[in-house]
Order: sequence, then structure tokens, then C-alpha cells
Amino acid sequence: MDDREEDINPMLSLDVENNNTFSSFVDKTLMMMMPPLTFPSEVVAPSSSSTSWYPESLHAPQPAPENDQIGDKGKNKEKEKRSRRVPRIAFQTRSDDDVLDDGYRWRKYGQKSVKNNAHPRSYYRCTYHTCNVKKQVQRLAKDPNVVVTTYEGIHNHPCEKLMETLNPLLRQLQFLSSFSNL
DNA sequence: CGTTTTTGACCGGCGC
DNA sequence: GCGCCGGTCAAAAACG
Repeated sequence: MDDREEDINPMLSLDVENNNTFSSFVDKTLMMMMPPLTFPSEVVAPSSSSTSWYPESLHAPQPAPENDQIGDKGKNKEKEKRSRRVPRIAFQTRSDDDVLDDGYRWRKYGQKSVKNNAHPRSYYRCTYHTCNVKKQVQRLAKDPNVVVTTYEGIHNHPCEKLMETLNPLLRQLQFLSSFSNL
């Protein structure tokens, strides 16, 4: 059961310019709308790989990574260890605030300094019991005004805040539609 | 008093 | 093997 292909959605990044504009609104709305999807837990569960899941652009500036040709010196194993990479999404936001409110509740579980970066990187995990979606937040070494938030995994539960705002509306809808039943 | 943050320890992968 | 690096754990502190 291990060799499900995971190369779906390797990396997607958006750039959001201003924090107080429509694009910011779209950003947040996107974040709130994504989760209502439900997945079998095994899709979200195993994140055992400790390989870096950060976009290359966030690592120390290094020369172009050649091609996919990896060390073919001698016998290249070609084992292609198929690191079960979980879909990751990175958001860049120009903001003074490190934590943008995406509607979920997160518990911080670590913070590390980043090489070549004055600002640390913070690690968060979704607090919902069976949901181990993770995200990390850091500032760009160059241009510390930009906050990069990288999400890993897909929430297997609805977003509380979404429901909070949605419930009154649904109630209202229900109420209004009750008239058409008469 | 339950939950979250802080922070050094710990651990696995990788390059030398 | 050794040390660096990135990621996680967990105990204690902080918080509300």
C-alpha cells in the first residue's frame, strides 16, 4: 500500500501583494475554503519523511539545481526513493504580522533559526485531533516584509471559523426557504 | 487548571 | 564516523 504516487501537486505558490486589499481577501478566503474536502486519513496521515518540504526559493541562495540527473557517477541506483511528498502550498504575503488568520487553530511546536536569515522559522500543527496538517512560517531573508507560509497536508475536518460564520447564514436560508413549503 | 508557547535536546539524512 | 542542517519532541513556563 506504500506506492501510491504522491507527485501530485508538487508545489504551488502564490504571490499576494498587499495585505489590506482585495487580493488579501481572496487569499484568506481561499485558505478558508480549501479544507472542507474530506479525505481518507491515510492520505493525510503519514508525513514521516523528514525531507525538507520548503520551496527551494526559501533555502539559501544556491546555483541552479542542474537537471533531474542525480549523481549518475558509476551505477546510479535509480531507486528513486520516492519520498512520499505530501502536497505543499506556499503563500507569500506582504505583511507585518507573521501569522495570518486562516481560520484554523494551530499549535506551535518548534522554532528554528534559518541559515542566512536573520528571522527564525516557526513550525505549527493543526490542533484538531485527527488532523496533522502542518505549516511553517518564516520571513524572506531578503525583504523581511514578506512572510512565507507553507502548508503541508489537507485538513480532514471542517474549519470552525468558517462554520461559525456560515451557520447563521444557513439558518437564515433554512428559515426563508420554509416559506416556499407552504 | 487546561491549553499554548518557549526552547534546548534529540534524531535522521546527507555530504565530506 | 562526524558534524551540520532541518525538523520534531517534550518539559517547563507562560497564558487566560
